[in-house]
Amino acid sequence: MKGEAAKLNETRDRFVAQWGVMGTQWGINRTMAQIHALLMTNPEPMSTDEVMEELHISRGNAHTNLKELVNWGLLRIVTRKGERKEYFEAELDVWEIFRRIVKERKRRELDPALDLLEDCMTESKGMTTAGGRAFHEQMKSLEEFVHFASKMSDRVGSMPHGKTMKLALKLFG
Amino acid sequence: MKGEAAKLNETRDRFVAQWGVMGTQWGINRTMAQIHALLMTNPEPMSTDEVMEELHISRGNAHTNLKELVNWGLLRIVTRKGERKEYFEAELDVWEIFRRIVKERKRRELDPALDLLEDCMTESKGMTTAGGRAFHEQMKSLEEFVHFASKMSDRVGSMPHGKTMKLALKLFG
DNA sequence: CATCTCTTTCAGTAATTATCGAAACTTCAA
DNA sequence: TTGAAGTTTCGATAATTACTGAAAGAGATG
Repeated sequence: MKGEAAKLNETRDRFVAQWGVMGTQWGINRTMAQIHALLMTNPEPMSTDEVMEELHISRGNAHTNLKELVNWGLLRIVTRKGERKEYFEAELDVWEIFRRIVKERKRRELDPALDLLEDCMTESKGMTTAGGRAFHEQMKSLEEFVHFASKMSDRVGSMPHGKTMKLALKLFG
Repeated sequence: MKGEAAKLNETRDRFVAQWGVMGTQWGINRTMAQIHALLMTNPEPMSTDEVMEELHISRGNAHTNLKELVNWGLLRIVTRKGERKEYFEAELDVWEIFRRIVKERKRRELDPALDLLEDCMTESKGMTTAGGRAFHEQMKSLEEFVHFASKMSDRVGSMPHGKTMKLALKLFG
């Protein structure tokens, strides 16, 4: 009969491994997703060396991805008194995780698209041929939509948890 | 002085090229995003050969990505009477584009995560150690959130065009 | 049933992205 | 200072993903 501790380890390992696989499908790299999963399910903050050992990865890889997760706001750096080493702990609140991801993705995905669309709209403004006008209209529709999505992201990012959920339910419930 | 047609071509080429670059940042490949941009801004449906020529890509590449876009529901295959060749035309309605993307991403990203989380929840149910309980709670929180997101996606997918957008715009200004 | 037109597949190659491992750098304390 | 402990960088390599080009397949038509 398997002990609870053993079963927990096993389940957790599976979670970490699979979360990594999924990460690759969401466009983030495997290691980053694995580290995130590892830290979300570790009761204590972990050091770079502990992460390296747990996932069997190199120091460079661990370092790069830990720092990237800190940039995303998904991990915090913590220190222990009297120690120089840095430890990392995960944000555990799911709404907060969601907000950080929304914010980062907006910055990376929506903002550049908006710039491009605005530019194409301006360039094609006042065109008189059928093709030119159709192009302008399409750019305008896309711009309006992305602009809308962008605004929504901002709102989500600056809204207290419960409220966001209520609003979402109101819109879609 | 540049003619309107020349300027349109130039702007459109820039749109296609940049949309491609952005595609890579959204986790879809450059060619797929470029083809999508090309067809969204082409007044007529295009054949595989026309796409190949316009983007300077191979037949295999064009074929694969056209079919992938059809799978996503972002392109339709159309035929001309008396011709055997297939032509492709883009869905132009932004709300419809959004719905197709949401639906596809839910299937690829949310559903597998849900399976994993449900499984981890079940496995850790009833654990008694502090670590086991914490793990179970974290899995539960994540599961609840992803489940909620999944439901939201379904709602979006079955909502009439424009209606939600208008309501949301009203609420968000 | 031979051939023409168009579509699909796929093995090989190119391009991109992730990872390693070691060296360089930084900081602190003896 | 010097060295120990820890962090960061980076060139080389591995792994993954995208693309090509050619060949095979699938219908239609005479």
